[in-house]
Amino acid sequence: MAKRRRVGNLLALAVLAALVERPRHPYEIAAVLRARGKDQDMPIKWGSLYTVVANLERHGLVAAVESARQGRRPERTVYRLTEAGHAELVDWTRELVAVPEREQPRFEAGLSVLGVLAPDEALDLLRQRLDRLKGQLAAQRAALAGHAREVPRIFLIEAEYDLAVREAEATWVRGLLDELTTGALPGLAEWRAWHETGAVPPEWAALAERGAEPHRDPAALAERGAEPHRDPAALAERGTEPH
Amino acid sequence: MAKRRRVGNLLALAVLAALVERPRHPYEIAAVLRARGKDQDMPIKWGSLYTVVANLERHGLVAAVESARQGRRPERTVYRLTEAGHAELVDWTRELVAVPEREQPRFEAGLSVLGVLAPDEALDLLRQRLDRLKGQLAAQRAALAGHAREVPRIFLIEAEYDLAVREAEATWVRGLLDELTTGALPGLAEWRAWHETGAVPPEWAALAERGAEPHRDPAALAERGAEPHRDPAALAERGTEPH
DNA sequence: CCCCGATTACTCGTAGACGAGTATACGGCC
DNA sequence: GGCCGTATACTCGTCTACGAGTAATCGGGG
Repeated sequence: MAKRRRVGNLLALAVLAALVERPRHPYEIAAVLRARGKDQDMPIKWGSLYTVVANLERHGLVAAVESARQGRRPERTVYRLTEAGHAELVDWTRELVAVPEREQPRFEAGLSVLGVLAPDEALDLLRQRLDRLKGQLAAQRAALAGHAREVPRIFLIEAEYDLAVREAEATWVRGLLDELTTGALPGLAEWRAWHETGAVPPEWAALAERGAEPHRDPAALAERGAEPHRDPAALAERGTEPH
Repeated sequence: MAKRRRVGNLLALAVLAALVERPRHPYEIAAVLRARGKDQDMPIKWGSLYTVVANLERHGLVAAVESARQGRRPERTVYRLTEAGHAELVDWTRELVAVPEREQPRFEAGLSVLGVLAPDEALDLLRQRLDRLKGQLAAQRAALAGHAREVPRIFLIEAEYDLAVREAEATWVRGLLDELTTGALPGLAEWRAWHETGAVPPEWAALAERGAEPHRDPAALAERGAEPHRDPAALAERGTEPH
């Protein structure tokens, strides 16, 4: 699922959406995007914008309407959405809405290498995250309430979604903090011992080598320990999916 | 905040983490990543891997240990983590954990252009999403339970996080579905009317033009309507942040 | 003992992302 | 009416991402 699009950039989606109402030239598209707050999530990258528009044109999803200069400004090319472009926009939207995609949030990447930090530091950093999260959530809630007075809720659903998800994150972090402070989390003792003594706990030694040395190579075995690693190994991560 | 890293790719983080335990050559790094299930989130891209390793070397974060050929395989270069590389790994992890970053989930992008679809279709697609989400969640829960029998929970936190967030998403989607089916969502009637008649509801006309035509250009005004847009305008989106 | 498919280990070329730079025009102020 | 700051509207070149290809080696079957 999720066939790759001729133009796969999400900026392209925004561009297509901006052209539904009427033809525009690239700079105006950027202006509209900015006015609609799109630039908050993805600050507008000029290079990308023009590349994306050019690619959309190459694939027949938009077409140049006119290339007029008024005053004696640099030439502006106005683009309109083609039939195919509209179809692509609709189809893409359908897919984005209907098919949940595994993504890789940056925080998740951070969690997966959390083991390189000492448990106490991890605790401290998670507290910081929670604090910042609270602040952001308050600001977002306020902004949302403000907008809700101006426009119908239907215009605000992505913001509401974002808020809901981030609230869940905050809740989860709070839970993890609890388990870390009370010491209830299984494996915590070993993690701490390991960072204090520098020795990999025997229970974990086997886990760390998973997938290494597919063709058991004597040279590699010999070379091991040549560089004395003064730091405990990263916590191993493993897949979430079966098979 | 979130200064850009010398090597900003998350794959680089995985590479650094894989080198903490001991030096490895790129292909072995890939093997370890695969064994740890990293390839589920981000299928391993060979080109990127070698580029990333080369960049890490260029910036002094990893260093070649030896470049031996055994048997007469193509030459393998073994890399180790440098002092600087370890520092970068730790610092980067700190940042990823402590600083919540605004991201742009693909679903959110989809929601922001949901208006291009008719409300009834949107409803149907959201139901599909919820179904798929339920299936994925069940599979993930099962996999997690399976793993929990083999390794301590501390190795599973990213998976638990992912699960929590996706559960929140499912809940939110369920809520939205409710509001759409009962018709409780403000703006729904206009949205429906607009897709049925093709006419932009008067309450929304002004909103759609936000940010357009900064220098009120007579040519642009004239050109409007030249292309009769047979499709209702996209729902406008606006920022989540104040200021 | 030789062949064949799988595995190992990369290389290279292209397409895309992006930032810094450029050049013009408008409007307000003295 | 001339000057300056800001907004307009891009262009260009570099750096990055990535997939398709390549080539060697290993192990097992006939």
